[in-house]
Amino acid sequence: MATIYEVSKLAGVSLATVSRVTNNNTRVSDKTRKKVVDAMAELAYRPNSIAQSLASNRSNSIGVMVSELNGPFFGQMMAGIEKELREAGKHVIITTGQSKEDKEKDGIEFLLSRNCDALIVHIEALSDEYLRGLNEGDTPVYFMSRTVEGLQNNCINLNNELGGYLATQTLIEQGHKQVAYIAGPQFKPDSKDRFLGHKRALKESNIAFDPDLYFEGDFKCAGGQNGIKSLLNKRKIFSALVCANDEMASGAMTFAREHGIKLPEELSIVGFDNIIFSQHLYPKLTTVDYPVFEMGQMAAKLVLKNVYHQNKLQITHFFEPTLITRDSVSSLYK
Amino acid sequence: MATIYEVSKLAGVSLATVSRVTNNNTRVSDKTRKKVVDAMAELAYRPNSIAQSLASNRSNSIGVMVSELNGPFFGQMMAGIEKELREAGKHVIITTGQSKEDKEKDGIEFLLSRNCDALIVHIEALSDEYLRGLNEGDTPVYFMSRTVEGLQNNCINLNNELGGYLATQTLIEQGHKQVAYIAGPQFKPDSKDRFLGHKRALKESNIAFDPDLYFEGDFKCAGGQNGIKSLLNKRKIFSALVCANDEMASGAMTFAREHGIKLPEELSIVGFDNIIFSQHLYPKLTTVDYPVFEMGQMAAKLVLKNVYHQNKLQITHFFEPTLITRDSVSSLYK
DNA sequence: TTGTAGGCGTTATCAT
DNA sequence: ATGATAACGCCTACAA
Repeated sequence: MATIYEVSKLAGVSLATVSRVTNNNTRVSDKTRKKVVDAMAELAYRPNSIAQSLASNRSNSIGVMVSELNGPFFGQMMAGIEKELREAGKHVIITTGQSKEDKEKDGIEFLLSRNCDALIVHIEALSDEYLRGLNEGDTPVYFMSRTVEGLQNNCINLNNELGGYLATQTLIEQGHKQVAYIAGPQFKPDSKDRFLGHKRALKESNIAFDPDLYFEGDFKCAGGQNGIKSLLNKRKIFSALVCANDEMASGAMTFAREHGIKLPEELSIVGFDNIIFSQHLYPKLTTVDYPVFEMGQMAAKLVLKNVYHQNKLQITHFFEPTLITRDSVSSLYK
Repeated sequence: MATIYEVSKLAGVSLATVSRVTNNNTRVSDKTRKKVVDAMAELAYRPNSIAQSLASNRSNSIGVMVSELNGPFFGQMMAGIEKELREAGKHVIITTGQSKEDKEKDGIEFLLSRNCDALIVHIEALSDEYLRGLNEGDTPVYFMSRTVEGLQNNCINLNNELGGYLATQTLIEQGHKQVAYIAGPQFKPDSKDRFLGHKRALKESNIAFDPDLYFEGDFKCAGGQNGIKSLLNKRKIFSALVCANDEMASGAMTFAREHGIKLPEELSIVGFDNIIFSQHLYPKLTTVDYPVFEMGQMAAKLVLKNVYHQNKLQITHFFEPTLITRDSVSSLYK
């Protein structure tokens, strides 16, 4: 691989001049520029980005940590981040945190050890306090789907409360009064907020919250199955069910159908996230759209703006979910 | 951030000695090692990996290109690759090729520009010839789900023909004789091989291949819908349908149900890939398992072995698919 | 076992 | 506008 030195020799100019044309910072006369460009072409020169990084103290790569690489939700998130960063010529280094405290710490260290210019992370286990400490370091850290107290400007999040509200409210609108709820793990702020939204919708329609119609799941398919099973066992009547994410909704649907419950006639179900396969379910799932692709893009823009000084970028820190109406809700009015 | 120089000063030894303990290559006396380690701890020293890369001509990062980041198939692939590489302390730089020739070229260039020690790529549009040329460069390239003529040792692939055979054969076993087939794009070798397997199973049971029961789809949901629609319009009878991947199977199922076809009683369906949501479909999809996670891991191992000289690693270049029997196939014998 | 010194390929600060 | 030259932080013969 040709080096900048060889280019300078062939072009008959100094190293500095070659460097100037690759970075076209300073003015170079058209004549010398052409000489340099030609020499580069002839030698098929490609700057060594490692050397550039060392000299400039910029790696032009940003670290991304998500809970898992498979799974439709994180796929969308990654895709949004990568698209935006790639277009800006920044490299994405990726790793997983698996929602576990030690793994998340390790992952961050791992990313930091590669001299990333910034981190974009989706963290579930680590505390706000830890994250604030982390941000003291010399690598700025940005947070997806989380609002860290005191670091709001580094966060991109969704209005989960509103989402929870919308899910329940559409059911009430269709005449449902006994609405069961399968929540996500309540130590997670987003799970909590969705549940809050659910209760607000109930309250708004003067429906008392019934603890017997509540189950705390795990955001997995199994959580949905266990949830509906437990709910059914209580022998209370409910005509509708909100699941705090689509995977649990899928699990609940499967279980319900296997136990002879007709969907949506005998039970209406609403999910959350609008992951791709929610539209492949039967019946097609009515759910709350989580614009995670756009949010990923936004996190990337935030980095481009703050770290790489692309100042004209417009940042939205807080996104609003929307209801996607499909076939899994039946009206009690028809 | 403390440098190796400061550590050496604090420990009262030379730069070289410090370097030796971080890389614990050469022998260092326990006493000096302790001094150095202590100094490192005191200064919270972390080697600058960029500088290491420059000096050693090893970036310890490997570039990965997949068609897309979302989508369950690539998620699994990435996960397998990342897990293995992460455990080996190697960084994964990721990008997408979108199955388009120019994007794939760009993606490769992008990765190469970051001085990756190796590339693992899933390429669909670029020709074997191009890839052979690519491999002449000084960065070794490894291929997922593809067998490049002349570079077999750099490839990890699946026996797609066998998979196609298994899918059709299980249907025949259950008494189906009119088996329709929705293929993937035939310019893709894996689509072609799966179709070959289908025909072999037919032939083995002395069933003539009927072009009217064939449709070429796009591996997307829409392909499944269009496929079954077209098939149905021909007014030929078929009791079973093989789709060359699960997404098309999902599309076909949705369409069938919307047109009053009872699944699986009136139509048996088999998919391919065994992506996560195939078990959430209704009925749960019988499909051919594509061990893509393991294959991702294997590609990573291949890199570890060839590039980082972890010689004891055992490599399998060619994986066998297996049939996953679920609920979408009905027997004609009962 | 430990130290010295040159080199990795750039960028950036001065001069000119 | 262009050129010298010192960093950047580390690795690695080669010496001692």
